[in-house]
Amino acid sequence: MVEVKTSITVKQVLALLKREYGVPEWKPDHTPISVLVQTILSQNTSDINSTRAFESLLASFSSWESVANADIDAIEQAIRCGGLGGVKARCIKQVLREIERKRDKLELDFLSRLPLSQARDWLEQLPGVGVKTASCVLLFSLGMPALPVDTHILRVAKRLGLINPDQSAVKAHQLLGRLVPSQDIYQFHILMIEHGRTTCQARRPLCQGCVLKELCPSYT
DNA sequence: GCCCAGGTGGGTA
DNA sequence: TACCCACATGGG
Repeated sequence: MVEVKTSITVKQVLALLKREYGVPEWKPDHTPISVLVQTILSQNTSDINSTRAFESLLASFSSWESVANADIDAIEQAIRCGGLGGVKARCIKQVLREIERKRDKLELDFLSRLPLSQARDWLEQLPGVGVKTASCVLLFSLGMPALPVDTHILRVAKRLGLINPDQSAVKAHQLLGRLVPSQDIYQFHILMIEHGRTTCQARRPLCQGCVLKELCPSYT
């Protein structure tokens, strides 16, 4: 019963967000490896810092193979500007080496031929790759219906009452993944992030002029 | 000076 | 299972 009620709310949320921010269209403009590294760099990091680190990494190495073979110190040097450099340098190198070991080459396109759950499990066995990072790779580079739930989506979904306030991020992946229809996942993700970054910010518990005001219980 | 940022994994109870 | 913490840098 709850699912029926909240699925209607997801449609309402989507309609209002589309009206406000436009309709995002999915296009596979990055390889899975590229999205994987980019997402690792974005873990618990602002988009300004993670973009800076990713561009610095691209400028420092000619290929992902060269990153895989580089010293951790060299990788750390390249991505230091993004924060968490030591952790992420080790993680990126280990992930790339592990993919090479398992697949003989640095490509992940085979994942699109697996059932979603198997593709997710394969990615989550890589070091430093959790449910959010795996979902980003599957959704953005391969167009598979996996919904990444980051801090913005978690916050907005809780404020809207789509999920309980005490729900963990991991649990939220399961709950929101069931609530949002497969064909809407990409748009839902993009629009919720946009809303969370611009209007429904963590420091602004009551968002003045919020496009979702009519749906948001925290306004009442 | 503090809080937060497109998380994850290890440790502990 | 659920919580707590380290990891690091930069913007608001």
